[in-house]
Amino acid sequence: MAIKPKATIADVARLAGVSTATAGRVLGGYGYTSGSKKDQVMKAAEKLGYRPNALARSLITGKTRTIGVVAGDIRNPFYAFVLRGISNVAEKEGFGLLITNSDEDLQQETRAVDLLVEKQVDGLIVSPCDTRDAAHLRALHASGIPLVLIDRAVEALEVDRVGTANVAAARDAVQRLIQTGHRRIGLIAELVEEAEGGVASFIARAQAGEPVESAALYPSWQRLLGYVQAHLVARVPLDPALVRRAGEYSAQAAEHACLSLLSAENRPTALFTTDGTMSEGAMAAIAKLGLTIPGQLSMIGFDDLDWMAFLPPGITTVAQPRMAMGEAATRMLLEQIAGAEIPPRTLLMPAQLIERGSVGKPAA
Amino acid sequence: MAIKPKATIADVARLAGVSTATAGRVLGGYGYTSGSKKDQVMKAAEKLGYRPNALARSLITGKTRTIGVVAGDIRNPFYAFVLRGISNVAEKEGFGLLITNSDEDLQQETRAVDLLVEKQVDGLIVSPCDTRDAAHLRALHASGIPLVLIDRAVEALEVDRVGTANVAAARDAVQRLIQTGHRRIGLIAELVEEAEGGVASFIARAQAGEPVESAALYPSWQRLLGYVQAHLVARVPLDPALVRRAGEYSAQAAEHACLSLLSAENRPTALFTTDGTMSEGAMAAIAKLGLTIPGQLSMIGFDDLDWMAFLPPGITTVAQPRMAMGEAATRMLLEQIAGAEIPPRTLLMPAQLIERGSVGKPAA
DNA sequence: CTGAAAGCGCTTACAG
DNA sequence: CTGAAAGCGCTTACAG
Repeated sequence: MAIKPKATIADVARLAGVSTATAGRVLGGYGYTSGSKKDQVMKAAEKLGYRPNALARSLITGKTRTIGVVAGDIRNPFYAFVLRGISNVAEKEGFGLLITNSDEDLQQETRAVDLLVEKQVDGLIVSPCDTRDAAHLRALHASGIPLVLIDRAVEALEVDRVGTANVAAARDAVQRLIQTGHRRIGLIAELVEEAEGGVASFIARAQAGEPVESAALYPSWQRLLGYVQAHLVARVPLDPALVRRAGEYSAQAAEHACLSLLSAENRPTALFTTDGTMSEGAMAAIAKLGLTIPGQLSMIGFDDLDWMAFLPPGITTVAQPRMAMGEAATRMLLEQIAGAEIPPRTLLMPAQLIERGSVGKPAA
Repeated sequence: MAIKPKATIADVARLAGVSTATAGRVLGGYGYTSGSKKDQVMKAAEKLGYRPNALARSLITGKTRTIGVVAGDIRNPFYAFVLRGISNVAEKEGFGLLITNSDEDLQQETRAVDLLVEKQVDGLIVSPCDTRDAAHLRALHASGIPLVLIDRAVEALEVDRVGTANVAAARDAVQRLIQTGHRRIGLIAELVEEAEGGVASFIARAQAGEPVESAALYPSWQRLLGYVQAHLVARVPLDPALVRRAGEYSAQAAEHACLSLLSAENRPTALFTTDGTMSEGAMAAIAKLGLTIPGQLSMIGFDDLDWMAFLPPGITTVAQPRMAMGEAATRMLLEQIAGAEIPPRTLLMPAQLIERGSVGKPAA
């Protein structure tokens, strides 16, 4: 295990018989150097196995070519795919990726941001766990560090953001169910933070056409809004009892909510779920109840999870462009890092309804 | 967006009326300082909003408190869970995590390692894509950088490693199938790199009891070995035609191999798959063929994927302790980083057979 | 085009 | 316990 002492620029310069400045210029690829000196330096560097120390460079330039990400939980396929998108463009541009999980917990998110800032990342991509309580993100932005939000927005924090066009995505899905003849459509949604007055009040306001500020809404609330709008547009009466709140980000909670919804009398003929985790929980409930799809229940899920393609009869679902979202967010961040003075952009990407076999006419 | 200039230790020291050395001592938490000076420094730091610059510290100490990981593909649940395990202990110990994907490509893996080394990570965890061709890893280890391998080993590279006890895991699963009465058990395995002489020769050698060097084998070959051993122990004749090679790490390839296996005459009564991706592809093939489980076909999968729990009748599967593997690997790495002089360890973690409803008696 | 010098923001011996 | 000084490995003006 001979640990070879690392060669520095000074070592290379000495061997090449030039100044450290010159050695630095050729090794670092900046400034001008004559061909002959360049050769000497390169040869010396090779001989010594010189490897640049990015730390020293970063200390001077103030740039680390590293971006920090705080995701909810890397195990969740949504984040895993977003992360891969981020990684794709970061890697292509030679940026490193410092990844953290918040577990959707504000304290952990704050600690994660602190860690990333301390490590001097050039910018951050964060999926904020709270759409209001985000002092750490406001401070971050105020300090001038490039920041882009993903999936969720933060109230009164004007920064670059990429998300899914949730309202439209949900509206389209529910519309498809209505078109197929469904009139009683169940909804299983996360809806963690209670909106003012709760779900019933939210639905009432949305139905009354009251302007619901949808930008800073959590995605599941936005999707609920799309669900309401689809009913409104089609003039289909909406039974609030069909809207079930899981209240937390877990398949178990979704399964529980779904079991209760589908066991109630006068159960819905179709079901819409507002994210991958809800879809998974709903699927578990449906399997437990032994309901056939689409015979006894039609269904449209959210996010294109692996099993949706092969679980008979194939689950129709709303696919978010997860990787593309990560890629877009990273490009925005890189533009900020490059110093572009761009007013805050909001990029809402369209989801795609992938039609498979889980939607049929309601049982007569 | 007033970008406040960041306060340095010198700024704090000036305001507190002490030397930078003293300010550094209290802010950095090293050395001794009297209570009164400590207070002055803390107050000044607070007032200036001082945030340490980890870069400068690292340049001196030679430690970045960052570990680098090269995974195959973060989108794959196997890696996602391993990564989460790594993140768990890294976060607890205050280490940052630089994550890269190799896409199981040697060139990308090499570039990833280079990037991580340049960024001066304190150590690396890598899931090597090639068990022999790994000059970059050998060089890495020779240079004394802490390294731990995960999931796969590298021939003649003695370093800490954590993996699954693959041979035993596969043997147990196949044994369960044999116990239940199955005599024709299909195998869908990745088996990317052809072993010497191919699958048939490998099986023959394993059957002959020839010592097959199993440590540096790819996991899927190890699992094939367990499959052979289970037959051997139970004295059940093994039909090599039932062993199908996907040849690449994709669900499509697995589906294709499985379709061909299950459409052949005299098809197996049970199926074993050697990883999550193979399980997914096999499931797609089974669904396409409309085979009932376990009525027409029994099955044991690998890795506990979400859908295995709710896809009727519940898929019996071999669950690798993915998160625990990531956690163990990180603890090993941290020990190396802490300077422990430990001879290379190989930690093989047991997989768990999770019994659900997909194994039944073979159709009479 | 090239070199001597200063400096990025810290930590580390070394005196006192 | 505290400070002056040197230095980590680079890059950056500034002369020449």
